[in-house]
Amino acid sequence: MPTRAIAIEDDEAVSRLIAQVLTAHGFEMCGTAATGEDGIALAKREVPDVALVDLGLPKMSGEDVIAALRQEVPKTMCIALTAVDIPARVLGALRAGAAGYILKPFHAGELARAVEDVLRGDSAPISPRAAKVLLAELRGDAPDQRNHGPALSKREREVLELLVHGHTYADVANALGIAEGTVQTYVKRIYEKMDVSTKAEAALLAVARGLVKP
Amino acid sequence: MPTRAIAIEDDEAVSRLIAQVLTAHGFEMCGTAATGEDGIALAKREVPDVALVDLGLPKMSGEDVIAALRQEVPKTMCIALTAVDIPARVLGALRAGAAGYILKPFHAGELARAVEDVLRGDSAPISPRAAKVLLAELRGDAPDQRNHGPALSKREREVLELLVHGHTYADVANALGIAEGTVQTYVKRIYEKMDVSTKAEAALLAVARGLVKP
DNA sequence: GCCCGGGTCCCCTGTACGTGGTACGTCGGA
DNA sequence: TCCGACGTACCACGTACAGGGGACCCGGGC
Repeated sequence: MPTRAIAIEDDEAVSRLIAQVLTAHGFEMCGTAATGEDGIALAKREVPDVALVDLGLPKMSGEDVIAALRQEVPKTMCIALTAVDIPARVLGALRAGAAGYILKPFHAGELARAVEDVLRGDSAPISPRAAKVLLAELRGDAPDQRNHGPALSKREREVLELLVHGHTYADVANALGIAEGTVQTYVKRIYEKMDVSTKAEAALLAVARGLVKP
Repeated sequence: MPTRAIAIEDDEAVSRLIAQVLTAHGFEMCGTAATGEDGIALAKREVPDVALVDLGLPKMSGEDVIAALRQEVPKTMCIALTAVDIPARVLGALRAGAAGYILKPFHAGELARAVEDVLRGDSAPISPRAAKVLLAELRGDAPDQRNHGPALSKREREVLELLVHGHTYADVANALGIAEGTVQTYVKRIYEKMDVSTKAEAALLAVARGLVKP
């Protein structure tokens, strides 16, 4: 059985292009729709393997369409298509359940490759620009990591990591195989460098700067 | 001034390949290193625009190398290279500050494209398999942030807010117009509800749950 | 009415913590 | 070559903290 696909895209030219590319790559197009409502109805009727969803649809937003598809036909993998890479859009689509996110204009091979990727299931096609948004989100979109006082040494970071997770000086000393007095030395230096004076403050600053994972 | 790059990679064949590809694409290779320590030293000496870092280095882990590079030479963009796509590895590298993540084996064009992408700064090259991990993280971590144990009362949240910002019990008592002993009662209950036993742990959990802003 | 649970208040004790010192070997940069 | 930064190590003091009590008031349900 060939892989079955649908496209939900209001621009007929793009829609035809998608159909062309996919059929050329051995997929079976079992329909296209120009609106979200039609697309959802189409998907429920055909239950395709993959749905290409334009995010710039009239009326219903692409995110809502994807969310609906995930609910109604969970076996259908959704790939978001869009000409813009507004962060909120990207995140919204991915959170809604898109398995991939590709930006227009795309190469013919790129599209076919993306479909194959999501079907194989072990990879997610994400355009580099969308990936940047993802990364920013993952890191808590803190762009000002740099130039915050002197850098901590590797050893100091190790101590800090253990400290902020609630371990006592004795615990840290044990874990690192050093004396408790030595731990105190590190703590003093860490506090100086970070310009704090308690474990709680250090913990806050450490997560804010991404030095430790919460 | 041409774009300057270094490679930190223990496999000499791969290292040479990288150098070949990048020089062919007009980049200037200003050194390669086979170990993390050497790589960091090299980076501090040369301060390149981009560093290709293998995650499978002997001794020092690639994540640590990337983290060190981000700290020591923040202007150098790091791209992680790896043959495996273990989720923890991917996330670790990206959290450590990698601007891109590409899987070996890679096409020549892929590598050059990746370097250009990170330098342009508006996009992040992420291999499809790595992207899948990212997506899972984004969707998997989001749901279980809230509803952890009993909710804190308004008063308890006030105390917590002040506490995690490094204020002492006395400070909190003063700020809220209550006795220090009372503050201790709140702290005890907060610890019970949050299932922690130190200020540092409470601070971590509080930011993780969005109860306080770092 | 009664008690019960949540929020508020306070004290006490032992421990962990923050901070001030001092010291020595090593490694890399000036 | 020497100096500085780092990692290691120790002591001592005063205070903040963690965890154990006991107690009050209020609102709701048996």
